[in-house]
Amino acid sequence: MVNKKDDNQTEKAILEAADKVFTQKGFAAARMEDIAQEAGINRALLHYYFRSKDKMFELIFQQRVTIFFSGLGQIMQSEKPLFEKIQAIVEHEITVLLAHPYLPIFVLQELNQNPHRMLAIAENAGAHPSLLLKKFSVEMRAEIKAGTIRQTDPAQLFMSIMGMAIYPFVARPVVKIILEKDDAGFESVMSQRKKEITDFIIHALKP
Amino acid sequence: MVNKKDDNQTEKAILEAADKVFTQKGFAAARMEDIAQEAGINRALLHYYFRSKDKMFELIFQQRVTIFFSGLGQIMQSEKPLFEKIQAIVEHEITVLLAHPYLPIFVLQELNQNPHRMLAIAENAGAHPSLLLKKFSVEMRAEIKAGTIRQTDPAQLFMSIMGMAIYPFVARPVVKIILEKDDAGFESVMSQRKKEITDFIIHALKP
DNA sequence: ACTTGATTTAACTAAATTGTTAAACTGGAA
DNA sequence: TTCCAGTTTAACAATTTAGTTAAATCAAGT
Repeated sequence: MVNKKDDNQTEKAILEAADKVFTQKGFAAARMEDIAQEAGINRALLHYYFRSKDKMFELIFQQRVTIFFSGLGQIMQSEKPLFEKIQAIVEHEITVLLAHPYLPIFVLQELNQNPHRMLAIAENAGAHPSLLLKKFSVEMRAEIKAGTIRQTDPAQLFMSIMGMAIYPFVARPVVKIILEKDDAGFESVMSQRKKEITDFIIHALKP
Repeated sequence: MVNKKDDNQTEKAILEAADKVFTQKGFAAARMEDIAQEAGINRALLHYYFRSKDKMFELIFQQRVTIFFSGLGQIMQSEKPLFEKIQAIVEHEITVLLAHPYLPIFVLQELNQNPHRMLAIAENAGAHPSLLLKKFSVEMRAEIKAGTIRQTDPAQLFMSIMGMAIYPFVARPVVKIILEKDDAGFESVMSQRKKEITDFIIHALKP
């Protein structure tokens, strides 16, 4: 019962195409026709595989959110010492976003338009998102008490880490022009940035 | 020749409504009907004042981009000493975004979908965006030579400043859930954040 | 009372878009 | 060869949306 384009090759092609189109244009501006063309098929077959635009979008969005958030939780809950943990977060985020440049603007834009989705995702993830900072906070308090880092609010630090790592991808077109870089140049800058951010944070935390 | 709703009150109401709807939903998802309702009028009157959706959007977008970028350039070119300049940037950005929370996600989303717009804006602004970092870089090199700050790439520092200040607004729904804050709580955290970021950066730059 | 410009109402056109359907085609499997 | 699931084609319905228009209404100024 194998097909001419064997097995689920087509389904995969559709999902990839949907991913690309939704991610680049957002839900509202994405057209089923765009996805069909990108996948090299026609609209009819799109509906043959996935009933509706909404259904497809939910699939893609779930996947994208997972990529965007999944790795982070594990690192946050790991047993690494604080500085290593921070380094791991930064490197993980930038590595992921170098592979998926339009991921954050897409996810964040859709979340801003439908903030309730965040709750659904949170439940799905098992742990409540407010727990994300729990361990991190405890570890920071210990270091502060030990005098190894300055008095710093963990929530504020966390926002700084995320902002430094993720924001340039969100503001990519602006950054490219201000720094006068093409895509390759931008990626190169972001690669260097892994070490840059980590050093920056460690210095900022020093007493 | 005064109208029942005197003078250009209606035009203003429409512009405000358009601003709100476009900013919250983005161009593609925004409906003329939404704008009309928000302005308390009907679609016909919308077209009576502004010919088309595109025309309205261009107006709003230009305004929004100006708010987003205009203040920054002046601060960057000012004669303030480096640390004061950094402080001014941070406070300016957070103050503006507290007044216009959905500004960055809107502008950045639309810029990502139409990066060429950035060039048009750049030309409009008079100075080329690549000049933004020129003076800042010179000042940093001087401080580095004088030994007052660590060796640091100005471009990297600039991205960090912007990221720390702007990103929480872009990721607002995520931040609110992780920090367990409502809108008021979020704003309070962002207010504190002005000082938090400035201190953080100054410590990070110390040799 | 008359005029005038803003505004509403309601209908309409035109286009785009999602989703459906039936019929034909295709290439490998039984 | 026959069968079958995947695929294409082409047409279609239903809905949404932008934009237009003509007539009626309204609120003020003259």
